[in-house]
Amino acid sequence: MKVIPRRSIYRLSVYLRCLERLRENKILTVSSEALSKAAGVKPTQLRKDLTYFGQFGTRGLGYPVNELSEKIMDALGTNHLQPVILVGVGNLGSALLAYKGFEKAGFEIVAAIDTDPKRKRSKELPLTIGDIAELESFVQSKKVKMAILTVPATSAQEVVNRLCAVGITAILNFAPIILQTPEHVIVNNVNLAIELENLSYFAR
Amino acid sequence: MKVIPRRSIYRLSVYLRCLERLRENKILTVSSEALSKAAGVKPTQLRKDLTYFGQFGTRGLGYPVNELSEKIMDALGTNHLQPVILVGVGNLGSALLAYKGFEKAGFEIVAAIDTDPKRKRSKELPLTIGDIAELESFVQSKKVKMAILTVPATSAQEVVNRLCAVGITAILNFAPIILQTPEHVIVNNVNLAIELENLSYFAR
DNA sequence: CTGTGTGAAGGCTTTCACAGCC
DNA sequence: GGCTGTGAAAGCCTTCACACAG
Repeated sequence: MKVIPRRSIYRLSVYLRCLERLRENKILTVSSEALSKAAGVKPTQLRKDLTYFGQFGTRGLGYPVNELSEKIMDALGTNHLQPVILVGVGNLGSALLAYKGFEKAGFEIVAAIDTDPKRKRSKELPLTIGDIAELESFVQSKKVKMAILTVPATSAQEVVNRLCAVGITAILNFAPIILQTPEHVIVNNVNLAIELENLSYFAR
Repeated sequence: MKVIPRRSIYRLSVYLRCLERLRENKILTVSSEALSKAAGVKPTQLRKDLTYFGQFGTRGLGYPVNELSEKIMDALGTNHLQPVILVGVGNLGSALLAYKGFEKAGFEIVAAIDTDPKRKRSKELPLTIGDIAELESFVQSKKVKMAILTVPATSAQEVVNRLCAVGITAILNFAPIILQTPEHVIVNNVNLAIELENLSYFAR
C-alpha cells in the first residue's frame, strides 16, 4: 500500500465534519468542488486525498455523502467508540471534560485523573475524578490506548512515562513542552499560546 | 526580503518556549544541537529557521540565550503586550480566560463577550463579561486587532463578519467550521476533535 | 457535457555537505 | 576543534492537465 501524506489524513477529518453537516441537511450527493469549498481546500486536493483510500465517487455526479462518511471513518478508525483517559483536571481539563465534540467524533473519556481529585472545581463534571495513584489501574482495567494530557509542563514528562509504561500509544498533549516517548507512541501537541503568536506574526 | 516558510515561523514559537526554560535556569549560551533537541527538531532545521531572520550565533560557541529570545520576539511581534478580544464564554472560553499562558506569551485578553453575560459560570473570572451587542464598541475603543472565537459553530460565521467589519485582522477559531473572511484577515483553526481523530489513525 | 481519477510538473520544506569563523 | 551559516540536493506535497466514465 502506498504511503499516505500526513496532511491528507488530517484533512480527512475536516471532510468528515463537512459531510456531517450535509447529512444533517439530508443532502445525498456532493461534488468535489462543493465539498472542497466547505473544507477550505482545492477540489483537486480533495479528490487526490480521497483516492489514497479508494475510489468513492461517480464521474459526472459526485460523491455519495453517507457512504463517503463511513469510508472515512473506517480509514480513521473512528467507527467504534474509543475510550480515552484525561490526566490533569484543572481549568482546561475541566473544559475538555464538558466538551461534547469528542463524543460526537467517536471518543469517550472514561476516566479523569488529577493529583488533587477533591480540589474545588467549577461545575458538576460528568465523571468522578480519580487520584493520580490510580492511573495505572484505570488504564489497564478500561483497556485505554489514548490519553489527553492537561497537566502543568513540570509534571508532564513524568506522567507520560507512566502512561507509556502501561500501554498508552497515543497522547494529545496540551503541556507546552516536547515529550520524550518510545518510538511507537504518537504525540500530537496543542499549544494555544503558539497559535496566537503565529497569528501575531501574520497580522501585520 | 526572502519569503519565510510558514512552518519556520511556527517553530520560532517553539524555540522561544525552550529558550524561556533555559533562561529560568540561568543558561547563557546554547548550541543548535541542544536547543533543537529540546524543541523536537533537527539541528540543521533550527539553524536554517534562525537564519531567515538574521545571524545570531557565534561559530564554535552557539547562540546567546537572552539575545536570541529577544530577536525571536521581535520577529514574531510579541515584544509588546497585544490586546485580544474573546468571544463566546462557555466552557472552553472560560477555561481560556483563566489560562495564564497567553499573558506569558505577550497577549492580554482585554474583553470577553457572550450572548448571555449573566449565565451562571464556574468560577470567578478575571474579567467582566460584556454583551454581544457591545462587540463593536469594545473592539474599537480598545484598538483590538486579534480575536479568540469560542462560540458554537452555528453562530461563528456571523460573529466573524462583525469582527472583520470592525477591523479585526487575526482570529484564533475554535468553532469546527471553515470561516469565510476577507483576504487580509488571518484565521488559525484549532479543532480538538480532529486532533484526537488524527491520533486514532496513527495509533494502530 | 459534467465531474472524478491520476501521472506528471511544479513548488515548498527539509536535509545534506561543507565552507566559514571563533 | 567546535559549531554556525548556506547553496545544492532530496523529499514531500500540491496543483495541473487531461484521460476517462456516467
